[in-house]
Amino acid sequence: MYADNIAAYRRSVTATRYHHGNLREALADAAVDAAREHGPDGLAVRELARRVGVSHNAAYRHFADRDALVDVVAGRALTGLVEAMERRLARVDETDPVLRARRRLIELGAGYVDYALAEPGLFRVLFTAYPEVPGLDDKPEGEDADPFAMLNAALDDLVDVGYLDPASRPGAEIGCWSAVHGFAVLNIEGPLRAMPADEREATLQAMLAHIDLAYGRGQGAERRSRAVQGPQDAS
Amino acid sequence: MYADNIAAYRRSVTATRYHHGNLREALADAAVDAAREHGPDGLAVRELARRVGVSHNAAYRHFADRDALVDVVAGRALTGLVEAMERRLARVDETDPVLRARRRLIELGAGYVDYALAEPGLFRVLFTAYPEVPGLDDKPEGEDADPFAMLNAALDDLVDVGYLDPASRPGAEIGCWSAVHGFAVLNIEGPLRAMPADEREATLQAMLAHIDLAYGRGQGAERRSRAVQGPQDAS
DNA sequence: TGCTCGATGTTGACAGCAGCAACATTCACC
DNA sequence: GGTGAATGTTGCTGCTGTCAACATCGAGCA
Repeated sequence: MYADNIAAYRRSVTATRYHHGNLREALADAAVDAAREHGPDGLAVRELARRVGVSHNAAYRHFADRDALVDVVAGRALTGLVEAMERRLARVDETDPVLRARRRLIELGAGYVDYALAEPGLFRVLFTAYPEVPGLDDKPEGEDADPFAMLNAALDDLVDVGYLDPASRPGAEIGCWSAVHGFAVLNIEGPLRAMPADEREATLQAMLAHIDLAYGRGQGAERRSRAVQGPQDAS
Repeated sequence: MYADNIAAYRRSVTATRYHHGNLREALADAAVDAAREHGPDGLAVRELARRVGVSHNAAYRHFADRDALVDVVAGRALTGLVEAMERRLARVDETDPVLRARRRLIELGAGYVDYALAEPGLFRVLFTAYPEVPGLDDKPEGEDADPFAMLNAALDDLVDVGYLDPASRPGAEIGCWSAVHGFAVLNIEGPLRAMPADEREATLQAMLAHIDLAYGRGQGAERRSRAVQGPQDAS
């Protein structure tokens, strides 16, 4: 009938079918773009629908709510973070096992910060939706690569090659993670956001070198036994 | 006239004067309460006005916009953070200058984390509105106590008493800040939010001990000269 | 004493957001 | 070829921040 012809004509002209065909992917892509530009605040369902050229509620056919969309972006950010860390790892060509393990820990941290500085928006989204790290005690992760597992593996290597005192191993992953994460957060959205790039890089390298040395065996071990002890209860 | 009488009656009954009398303070207090409970997201101008019993726009007579209100809360949070750090500092009763300076650095970090864990909502608000740290080069702060200045003072003390190698001093403040800030962030809103309190405390103390040792002089100095070096450019 | 003006508070509007419900279109399969 | 499920749209509610116009009040001046 006539109305159908009009509809068909409009379709042929605008190339806009009623069914988008790939809306879920298109929304996810748009969400990643928005998050890169504006961080978590850029993830507005209606705005994304507008960008993709679809009505404001269509997204809810593919995502339960806004959080589900954020989770998808966080997943992509996680992948990017892992890739950045792996890129750095791959550059380590030391042959000496000890030097190699030490270098790998440093590069892991550098890769983490690399990603945070290169993709601050995605990095921020990632940490609004980061899953709880499981037990810290029960090792069996099984999952595919995640940054925390990579860090643990690097630290275990340091123990295996005899550089890291096994007694210092517990909690080391949290110490390392805290340092690089804090550095990243302070630099991308925090009080250090205006630090010049070269100064930032030098400071990061100094910090990573201190981490390397802090967990070094040898003279450190006996010094560690003389660590200052004092009242340690919380106030 | 009649209307006046009605108004007067309502006033006497509800004890609600047209002019609140202390709206700015009342709003700020309500904002702090809301931030304590729900973090930055709890700071909704309309909701606060509702709580204080005033119309939704009255707040704009006292705060230019929502950000101005957030700044006030951040200011109070900053005060709380400084107090928590000072409380911890005050507990150090070592007499030996070196041990005293080392202990003070550790307590500073512990106080920082204390506050973040005790007031996660306020801590988060603080870091959505934290001012840029000035130059990092030009010392003359002049301002009243702020956490970064306290940290710098503690590190300078460590140099003065001969524990911290002056060559290691530059950037040390960022390394220390990053570690405790990262620890705080990961633990209050991040992947470590479910860690048991006792384990958390032990891990923190281990990290602080490593910071203490990482910046120790002596054997560390020569080891530092042998630090692993490698390509350090960002990808 | 009474008036006036600035400070303070209110009402009403607009726009953007998340999300629910009812309706429309299309596709895939029987 | 028809029918039901999947997908997309329209319209609504209620929340938010913010602007503009109006109302009320208190302090200071005539």
